[in-house]
Amino acid sequence: MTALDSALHPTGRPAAGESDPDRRAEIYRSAARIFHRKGYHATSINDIAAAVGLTKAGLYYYIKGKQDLLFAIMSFAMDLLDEQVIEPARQQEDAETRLRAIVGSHARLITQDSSALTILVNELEGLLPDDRADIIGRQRDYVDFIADTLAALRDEGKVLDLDPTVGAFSLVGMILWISRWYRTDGRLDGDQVVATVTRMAVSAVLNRDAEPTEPAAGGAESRTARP
Amino acid sequence: MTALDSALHPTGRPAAGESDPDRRAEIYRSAARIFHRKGYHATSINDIAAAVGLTKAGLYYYIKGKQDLLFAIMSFAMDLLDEQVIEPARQQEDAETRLRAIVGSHARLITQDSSALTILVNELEGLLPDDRADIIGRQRDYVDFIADTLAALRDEGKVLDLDPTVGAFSLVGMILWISRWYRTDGRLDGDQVVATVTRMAVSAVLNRDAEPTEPAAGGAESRTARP
DNA sequence: GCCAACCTACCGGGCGGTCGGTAGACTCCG
DNA sequence: CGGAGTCTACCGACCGCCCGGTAGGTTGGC
Repeated sequence: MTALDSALHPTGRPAAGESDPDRRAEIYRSAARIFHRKGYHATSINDIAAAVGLTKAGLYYYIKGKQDLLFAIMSFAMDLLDEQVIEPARQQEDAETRLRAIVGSHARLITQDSSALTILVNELEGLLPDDRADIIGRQRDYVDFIADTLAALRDEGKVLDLDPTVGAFSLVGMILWISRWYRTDGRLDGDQVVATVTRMAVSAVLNRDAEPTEPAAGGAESRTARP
Repeated sequence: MTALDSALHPTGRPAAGESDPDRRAEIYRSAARIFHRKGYHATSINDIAAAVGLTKAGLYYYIKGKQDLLFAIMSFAMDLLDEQVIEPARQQEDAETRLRAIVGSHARLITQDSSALTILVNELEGLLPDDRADIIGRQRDYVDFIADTLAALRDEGKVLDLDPTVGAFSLVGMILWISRWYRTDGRLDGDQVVATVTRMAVSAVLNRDAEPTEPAAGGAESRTARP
């Protein structure tokens, strides 16, 4: 249980005798934004303090240290991914629907606010070894979840014959990359981007002749470059 | 190698009686590897110096500064992309063949040695504004090149109706992400990964009823067998 | 009076970068 | 052939700066 949990989730307990949770939330949000823009190592504690109108010492009333701050942000992002992407998708029994749910909700999360989600993947090396192991483990679970979905699709004969792990990583790369080029104030609408990326992701793994029609006999055409 | 030479002399000055180019190349290669592993800001000049068996002062005989070193590495990576990916692909008149060439050669480059190519996209904020503008401009050209190829495919009716820019960025994301998960000593073979990613990329944008025909032993494709 | 919510002032340390050297190979001149 | 000069390739010591972090207050609302 991190401070960020209680700070950013108003459903949490009131934290008796603790510091103002609203102020904490503001600090974590600010820090996430600055880490996202400048990178963890290039951001100083002073930068964050100034951004929330405090001195460095004043900021330390709320945080334990720079690395704890980073870990809290990344844990929060991972929680967000769990509850907004993974859990809802788990409800879907049909593998293709599940895949669409994963890609769509993850992409939407990134177009809405990318800072925490992006830090999650870009600043791993800034963590202490134990914390890093924790985050990497959770990320690994996520990729496995996607890979399992692709494996299920393959068993249904709906997916091109590809390694599920490679497929999962590739889709994740496509999604995460959105935060690098998508601008809220740009030419493209967020929903439109989400829809396009989802369509590309699904199209990337689904077999061509697997649409509403019954899948024909296996890959007479699907070349497998097996050495 | 011409690209390496230009990387070694970023200022472009004649450099008549200059320092040993082999030693310089070794330093740049080492620096790229360390920047890749630890990140630019987390890497100290001392780290690099120690890695090549020099003191910090000794290292400064070869480099002008930390930021120049970064820019030199990124310029070299961009040159590599130009001559190994963009130029060969430009020779392909058929849009689909061109797309396959781009994705395949770029992915192959990353599986072979990802350090410089990865720094190119992850450490932009470490550059001076002018240098950053230079690199970003060249990257923008690359994305536009892919987007133009997708637009050409759409005009041929071979591509799903999607925004070429979104398509180009998504494909790039898929390719670049390889460097985050692919390990040379891992379970997967490099050529196999390249083939899978290429297939997914093409499948992501091509219309279902367009036949993917790849000549088995096509010499037109710039496929140089690596030992 | 007490405690949450800050502040000023400071610390040790590591950073990027510089300075003044110098060992050794090589060259030039007498 | 010798010694003086030159140049490459480095090193030890140092500089000023800013970093993350802390000690010890002060203030204002309850």
